[in-house]
Amino acid sequence: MATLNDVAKRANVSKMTVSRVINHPEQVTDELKELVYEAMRELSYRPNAAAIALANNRTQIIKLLILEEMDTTEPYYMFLLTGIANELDKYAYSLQLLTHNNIQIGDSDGFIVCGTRKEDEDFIHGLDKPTVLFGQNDMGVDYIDSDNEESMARATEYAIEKGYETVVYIGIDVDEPFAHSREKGYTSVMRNHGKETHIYNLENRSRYSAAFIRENWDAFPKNTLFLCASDRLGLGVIREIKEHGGDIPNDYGIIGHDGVFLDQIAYPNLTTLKQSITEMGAACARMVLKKVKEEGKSQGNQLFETELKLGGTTR
Amino acid sequence: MATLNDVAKRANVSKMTVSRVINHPEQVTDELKELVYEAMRELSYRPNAAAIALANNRTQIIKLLILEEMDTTEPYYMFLLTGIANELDKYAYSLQLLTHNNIQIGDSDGFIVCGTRKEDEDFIHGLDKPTVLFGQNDMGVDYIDSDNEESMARATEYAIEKGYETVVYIGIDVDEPFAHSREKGYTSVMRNHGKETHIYNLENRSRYSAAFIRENWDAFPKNTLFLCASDRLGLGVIREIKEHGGDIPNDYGIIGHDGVFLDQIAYPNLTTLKQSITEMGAACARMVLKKVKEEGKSQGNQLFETELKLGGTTR
DNA sequence: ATTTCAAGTGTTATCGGTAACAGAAAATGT
DNA sequence: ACATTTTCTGTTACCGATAACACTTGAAAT
Repeated sequence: MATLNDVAKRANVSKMTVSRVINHPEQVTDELKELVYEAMRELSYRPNAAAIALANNRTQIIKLLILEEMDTTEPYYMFLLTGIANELDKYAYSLQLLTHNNIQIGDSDGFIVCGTRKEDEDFIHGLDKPTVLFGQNDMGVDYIDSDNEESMARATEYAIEKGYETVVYIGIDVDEPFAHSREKGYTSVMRNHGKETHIYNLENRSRYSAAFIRENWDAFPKNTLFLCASDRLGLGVIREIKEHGGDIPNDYGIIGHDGVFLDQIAYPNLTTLKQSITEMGAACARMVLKKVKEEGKSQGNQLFETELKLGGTTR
Repeated sequence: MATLNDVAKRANVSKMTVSRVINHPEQVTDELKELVYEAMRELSYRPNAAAIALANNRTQIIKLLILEEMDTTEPYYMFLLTGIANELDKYAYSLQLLTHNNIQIGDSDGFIVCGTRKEDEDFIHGLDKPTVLFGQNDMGVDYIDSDNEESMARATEYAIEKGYETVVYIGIDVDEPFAHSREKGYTSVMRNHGKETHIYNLENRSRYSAAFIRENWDAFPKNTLFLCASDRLGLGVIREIKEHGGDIPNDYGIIGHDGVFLDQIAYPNLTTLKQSITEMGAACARMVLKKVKEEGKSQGNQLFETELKLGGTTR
């Protein structure tokens, strides 16, 4: 591996000039910059993360904390991780993954945290390094998330547009901002159309949404669409409607949310609001690195649009 | 953060002695060792990974390469990752994640590779650092995997024991060692019992196994168990049997393989062979670190038992 | 023409460890 | 008792980068 020194010799300058080209290019004349860039290219120079870390009193490590129990979650973390990891790579940063049962936090330059619940607030505020949350929150911590409200609003509009007379919302029964936002997206569009809202909140497992449909089957007229706050809930709904011989998508429609994996497992494939998880991961990484560089300065929030991915569960 | 120097001063010895206590304790008298240990405890000393890396010409980074397309795979990578990450953490190592579309490999001390196929052989052998594969292979590279053959053998025994007259094997249609091992586990037990084998290999997607059941529905007598090489295939089988009004688990049984997530999504819950993914991840990490320390010395293979996790799809 | 200053580049010390060598003390041999 | 080894600990240089400071040089100011 070529070092700064190698590049410096090749370009006939000092190490310091090369370092400056990398970190403070405005302090170097264009002429030298060109020489240095060329030398770097020729030697395919890659900075040594350990040396950077040592010199800067940093670690070049970002920790990802996953506070949720993973076997109860959708598998989207993998995509998130990919997004984060690829982005960190570009800046010679690497990742450490911590799960709820392994939080003996060593050293790092910053944190990305996901799966937070209200009760984690103290813990989050106790973190002594720049922190970014993946997931909407009202603890005043910078975050990245899908635009939950807009997303559900769009889906509701779509359902109405497609002529479903009744739109039932099946939410996730947790007192968290993301859940409220999704519900709000549904409610406001229904209200705009002068339609009655039907809201039910369940634990996020397909067996509960299936049970819910079973127990209330008679209450649902034909031409109803079930707007579910997760694909997992959507899956249970599909299953139970099929059990009753209901016609999907003509008499009953289903729209899920997440679009990571389960929507493809469903049959018919679930119409869903697909989140750009990998891009959001990259955004988390960029934000936390920016925050590290700016010594913890708040970066605000960033919302990503979802994509309405059509499957066989809507007309 | 306390440094080696701080510890040294506190214990009234030189940095070098402290370093020796950590890396070559046999070279230091017990008396001094005690002093140093005490100082380390008092200052709650944690070594600086960057400094170690720099001094040893290492990176303290292990790269995880995922060669598979992730949106077509089971979500178990997350568990694997957790296992790897937690283990690496203990030795001040961190992880970098590379996916097929991001293989511009920077520097690292070793590799863990998963999702390899036969055609990746050259690529794997081109890796210039200690490498461990997650997944059985016959390229002569050290690996960790479930004991696929024993696993399927046990499931086959179980099916027969439970009185299913016919046991049909639905495998994954790829020419890879893991697939052959699973099939072999099935075949040998069937042969031992003097039973006829029924083997079909399909692409690993639920829609294909569903289609397969549909097209051959009349060929399957009651009292048949479908032994599937993945839960994903199992899911399709369940779906289609229900579509035909078949009685699960009395007339038809299904056993899947993996036990990560999809088995819980299925209804009824799929009986499956649950892999210890997280422990295997930790084993990968341990093996690659050992290999790094021993300068690439081969470490052999390590097979993990699966657990037969009973669900509602078998008697 | 001389001083003043800013811009651009180089030199030195440093981050926190480790290996190689050096030196002192204790153990062994004669 | 003295030379020789062995055992243990300390000193020095170095890993690859960066910040702080020092030094040129040419342009602007007087």
